[in-house]
Amino acid sequence: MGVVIDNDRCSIARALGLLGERWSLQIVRDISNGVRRFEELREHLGVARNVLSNRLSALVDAGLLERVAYQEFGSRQRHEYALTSAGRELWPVLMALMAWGDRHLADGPPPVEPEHVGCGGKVALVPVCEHGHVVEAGRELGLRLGAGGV
Amino acid sequence: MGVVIDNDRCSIARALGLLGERWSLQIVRDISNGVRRFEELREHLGVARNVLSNRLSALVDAGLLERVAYQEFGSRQRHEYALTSAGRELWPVLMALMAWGDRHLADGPPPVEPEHVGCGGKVALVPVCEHGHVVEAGRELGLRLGAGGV
DNA sequence: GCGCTAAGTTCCCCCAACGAACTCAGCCTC
DNA sequence: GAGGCTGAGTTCGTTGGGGGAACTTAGCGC
Repeated sequence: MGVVIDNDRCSIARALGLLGERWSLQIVRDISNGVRRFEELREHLGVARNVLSNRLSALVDAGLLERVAYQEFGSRQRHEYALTSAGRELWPVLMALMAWGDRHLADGPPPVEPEHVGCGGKVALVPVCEHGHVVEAGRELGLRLGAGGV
Repeated sequence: MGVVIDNDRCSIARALGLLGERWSLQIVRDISNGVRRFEELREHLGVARNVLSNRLSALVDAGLLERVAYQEFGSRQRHEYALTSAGRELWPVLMALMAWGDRHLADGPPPVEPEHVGCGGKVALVPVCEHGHVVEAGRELGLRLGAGGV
């Protein structure tokens, strides 16, 4: 069954090499929600300073975040963190995780929901093929070897 | 800006409490690709036995996997691992991670691609609202407090 | 110069991951 | 029915990363 490839060539494995621990994706989530500064992140996440410092550096090095200077009146110049386009493109991962957590780990109704700004409808991720067909996950979604296949 | 809630009520944080390390999602991926047995998983992932054992137990306890008995001819009865429906429903997370990794971490064309079985078209995740509108991620996708909001 | 603050860095402790070796259960052969 | 084989773990000692707390640094206002 299934299409099995070398693990170290798998994009999921690579992505998890960078994002596969407890904090990175939460940092990305917080930054995309406007929590941008070291102290805010530390407090909101409850993560140790040194760990946060390490994660932020790793994410900057990996090109997901960039340091941006800012200066509040009466304070020295500091910097906060902003998502790069690579970081912003993690939104489907966050959305999928949120939907799954809402469904399987929640102890009540979901605290936040993705919405279609303008029409206000709830948003879900739907698999659609390049010919515009909506793909049914259970039966119609498969894997094939791609151009970089074995 | 953004909608920020208590971190321990966030479904992303909860999901990462369970899945937020290097192996869990790779195990789910492998099992959904037909790599179901302890020794196969260990070899394909290159993970230490005790760690794999811990992960598998945690995932079984969390209801993502179940142990299924099997017996090969001439061998004693053993068991392998199968996804429960909760485990199967992680496919959007895996798909999103794979797409992101293909785009941002790959050193060549993607080794495997999701396809629409039958029509053969490449499949992508598209955010769609409950009224059927395709939502543009950059501008039209927002968050609102849900029923379980603060 | 002094104190304040955000953003780190350093220190030490501890747990979780790691590889290697060992165990265990049932089947087969001899 | 003893001994070997195999898959699926468990145990053990070591190492690396996460955790908290204390310290450092740079610039601002006083």
